[in-house]
Amino acid sequence: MGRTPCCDKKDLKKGPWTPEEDEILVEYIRQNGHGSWRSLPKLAGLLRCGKSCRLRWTNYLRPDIKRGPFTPEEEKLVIQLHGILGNRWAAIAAQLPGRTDNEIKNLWNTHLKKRLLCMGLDPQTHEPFLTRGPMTNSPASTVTRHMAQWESARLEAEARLSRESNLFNPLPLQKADADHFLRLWNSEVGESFRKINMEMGRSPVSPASSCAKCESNSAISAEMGPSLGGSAAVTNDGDEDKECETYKSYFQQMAAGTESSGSSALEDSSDTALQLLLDFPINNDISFLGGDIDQYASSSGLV
DNA sequence: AATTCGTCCAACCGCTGGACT
DNA sequence: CAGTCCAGCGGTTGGACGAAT
Repeated sequence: MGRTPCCDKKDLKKGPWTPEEDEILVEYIRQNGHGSWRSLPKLAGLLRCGKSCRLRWTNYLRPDIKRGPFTPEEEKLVIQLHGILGNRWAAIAAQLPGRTDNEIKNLWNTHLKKRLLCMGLDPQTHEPFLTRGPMTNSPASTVTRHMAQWESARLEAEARLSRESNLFNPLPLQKADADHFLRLWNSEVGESFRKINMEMGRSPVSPASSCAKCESNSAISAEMGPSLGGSAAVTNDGDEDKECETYKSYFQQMAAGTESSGSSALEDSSDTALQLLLDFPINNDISFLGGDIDQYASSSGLV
């Protein structure tokens, strides 16, 4: 398209920001707001491009930024949201007040991705490597995954609309465990999961029942919640290898323990992906459905 | 003590899509 | 409608730092 560069790169400073530059930027925005990022550096007297200023502000200087390590709850939420939204860091960050997309992206790339790998889960699809069967990468599972993405987007929009119109009546708080994903399961996409299973000659799976392998994985994912929740070995600065070993051994235990459950071997990884999400203890973490969680939660009866 | 290696994270780069002309 | 501008986004990089050798 032949665009001009965002700024004249000559004579512009790059690299780490100095405290003086930070101060100038903060002071300028405090007094004038950021206005046009493109013109800001000139107006503020900074030898930076507007993009650099914006990034510095949004990722570091903004007063509402939450500093410090991620809490286990935040990590858990990031994993859950990533399972639904994929690498849409900004969308994920929108659900974690005070956290930036950059921060979450870094957290994912340095900790959480590794954690899923250790558990035998593909960090991109959240599907287990270990249950790879004939369905893996099949058009059916790809289509289903895309459908799930579409469906989650649709639900998101639906939730937002319902919030705005406030049409629903609040439901009792006891429905806290009424997992949001059950709605997904009960919608067209859940239907497609079941249909595909039937077409593949497998017995249909329900959120509450699955094969030995799926059970082991879902048990892990279910356990992962509490583990991430601060017990045992999982800490932000903990030994990653130890962490990895913990998951591995847990996985082995669970795999051994569920062998006797004896249900037919179902090797559909797409079901397992859903299972992972279904089994994940969500608690009140449905905030990804929009900004005002309380309103949505009460209106949809999820809290 | 010096060097190497791995991890973390701030910052940059390039692309995309909406707004504007 | 096409061209341009701009903010925002996700991927990637590179320097700082600590641990291991």
